Amino acid sequence: MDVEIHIKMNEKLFVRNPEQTDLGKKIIKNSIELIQGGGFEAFTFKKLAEHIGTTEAGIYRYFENKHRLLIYITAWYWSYLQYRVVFETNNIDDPAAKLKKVIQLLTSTVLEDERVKHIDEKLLHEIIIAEGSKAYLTKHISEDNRDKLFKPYKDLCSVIAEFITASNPAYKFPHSLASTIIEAAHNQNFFMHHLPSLTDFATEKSEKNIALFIEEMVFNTIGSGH
Amino acid sequence: MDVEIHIKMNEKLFVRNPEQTDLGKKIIKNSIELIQGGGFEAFTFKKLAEHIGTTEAGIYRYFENKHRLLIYITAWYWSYLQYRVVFETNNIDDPAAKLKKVIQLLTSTVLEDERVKHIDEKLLHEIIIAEGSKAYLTKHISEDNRDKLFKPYKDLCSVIAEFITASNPAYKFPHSLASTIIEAAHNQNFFMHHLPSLTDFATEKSEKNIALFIEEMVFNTIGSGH
DNA sequence: CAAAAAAGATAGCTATACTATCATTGTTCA
DNA sequence: TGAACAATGATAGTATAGCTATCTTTTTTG
Repeated sequence: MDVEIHIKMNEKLFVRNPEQTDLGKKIIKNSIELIQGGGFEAFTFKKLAEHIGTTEAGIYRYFENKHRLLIYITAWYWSYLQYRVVFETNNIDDPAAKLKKVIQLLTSTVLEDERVKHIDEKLLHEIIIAEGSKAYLTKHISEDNRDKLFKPYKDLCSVIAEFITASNPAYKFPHSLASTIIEAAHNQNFFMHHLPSLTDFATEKSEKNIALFIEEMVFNTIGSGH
Repeated sequence: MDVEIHIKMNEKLFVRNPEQTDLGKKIIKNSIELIQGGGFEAFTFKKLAEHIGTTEAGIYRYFENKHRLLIYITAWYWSYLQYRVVFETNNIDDPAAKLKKVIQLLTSTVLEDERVKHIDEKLLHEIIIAEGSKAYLTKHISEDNRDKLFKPYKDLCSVIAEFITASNPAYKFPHSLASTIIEAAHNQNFFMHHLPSLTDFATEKSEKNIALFIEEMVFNTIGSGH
């Protein structure tokens, strides 16, 4: 099977659609590498342009500024993850099993996906962990939210909240629990590697332990066997 | 009673101790106001200097750069919160009651504390919610951590983890649960105000609901009655 | 009151975050 | 095939951010 998966992105995220040209795809690919490698603060359009072999002005034709680019790649990640969640939980009936699957997807490093050639999912996952919250922690969040830039995150949260409700219709905080486990999956990963005393995973730095911790928390919280 | 509480800060956090001079205290006070008002990205030493009526060079005599200043004020906040936690849980024997107290302190807006005149705790709390994680989400976290800049956060986490262990000595992830509830307290507050569909508090935007959500999560997770 | 510490005043330098303009190359479709 | 247009390249320029240096004036203190 030779499928290419393509995620349609909100038009407000870019000036010119990067998926439609060669340069555009290079911008995405290389910005992921540079942001992961040097951090978002040190990342500039000038460095990106030099790295690609184009000019600063060339990048600005695709993205208004580097923050929009960050929102773009995070939005892409959330859309992609939602796709994987829907795909992988399809045909599973037991809501608890669906939730387990979700937690596994949230906590585990993404494998290289052959279906998207210009995006390195592993690096992107690391960006989400270390820089993801910077996409929304700004003073212009209201405008960005009005433009629906965070819709993919919200949609993923909704899907997870539905699984929670399916597991226990009486549970009162499905959305808060969903957003909490999404954030915890990334926080605990970051802490495990950089501030290990904030976790219980210092000795065995494994993503499996994070999944175990979150699973136990979720199933005890909603009061469903696991 | 006329006590002044004074928190001794890690010397690596500053060039010259801001607590010891008038200008230093003005820098703290006004940077809290400016960061809260305009966000950390838009905050500059030049604006701060003009706001205070001093010069940019004057600020650099106290702080190496604006990021160190952010770490300073977040570290102060965590130390202050730990002080309050220790104070308010003193003489409580029931570990579950201690945990409830902690959750209340983590989720509620800080009251104006007369004992610290140059710090507006309410504004500081808002900074922690909106900018706090930017203090550690950097590429130089290892060096900063080696300099013990995040010790106050870790200490608070330890204290909470101890309450969790006291509640249920068999629970395996006290530190992870502690850091998760600290982060959740702030995330849920931020989401409630700015991305309400990520929470279940859209109709009644009250901090009490966040506390309720976290309490239920914690006590079900560690399996102790509440 | 002399010495030292702190603050003020000013200058300057490099990098970042953009915007503008014009030339070149590649594509398409009448 | 060639005119029109889209995409890219090349270059320049502006404002602000981030930081360092130096010298003078004021304030503190032993």
